[in-house]
Amino acid sequence: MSAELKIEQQELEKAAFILKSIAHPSRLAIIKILADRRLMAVSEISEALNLEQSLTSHHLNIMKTKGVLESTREGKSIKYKLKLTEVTQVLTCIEHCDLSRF
Amino acid sequence: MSAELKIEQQELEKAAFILKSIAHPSRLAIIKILADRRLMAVSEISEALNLEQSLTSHHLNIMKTKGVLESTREGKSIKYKLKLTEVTQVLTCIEHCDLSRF
DNA sequence: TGAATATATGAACATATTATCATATATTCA
DNA sequence: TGAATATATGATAATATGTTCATATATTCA
Repeated sequence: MSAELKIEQQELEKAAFILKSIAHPSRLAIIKILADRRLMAVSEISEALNLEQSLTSHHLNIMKTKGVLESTREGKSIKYKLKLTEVTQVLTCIEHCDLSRF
Repeated sequence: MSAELKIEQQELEKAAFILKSIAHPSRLAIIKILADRRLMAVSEISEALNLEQSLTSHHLNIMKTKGVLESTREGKSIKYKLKLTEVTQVLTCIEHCDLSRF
């Protein structure tokens, strides 16, 4: 296998890695709401999406760990925002698909 | 929960469904090669990607079942092509991310 | 300091995904 | 027809993912 192919393989693995990290309804919802509101506390996200606190935290952590989100503490709360903002384009792109066939 | 929110929830589920169906290095590779070559037999894909016959077939079937690919028989072989061509945009989009941070 | 609030963590479980292997099915052509 | 070729399928095992629950940690403020 050529070096070029190996690099391409790596890129595909990275792309799949990112896609996997967002390919969940709740995580897409988080991305969507953060695209709108920019910076939100865990509790705000949790309430807005009607997701349990712990589960919200787990989902946020998955995306933070994978580089999609970042967080900063602000007093008692921890605020999350998009880091890999390009993911919103993925969402837009998918939403433009004709989803009616599914 | 409002009807609007429920529909939104459904859309997110569909989006996640599509993303999950392509979020795998081999499946992204298949999409990429089909975007180039348009129509390929299972054996051609299998050889080009150096993927075992059965595994290739499984991956193709996953994407076919989910509406991403379609297939037609041509003599002894079965040719696959993209059906949900929008997925190539997702790939392009992700490739434009700065993947170096991963 | 300690109670209240906000978030994270870890274990445990259920479920889903991936890969492999053996085998079945469909097609061609001698 | 039957051998060769191409693809699909199903079982299985290994691994990964999603969810829940209980609890830990960090911060504020009275």
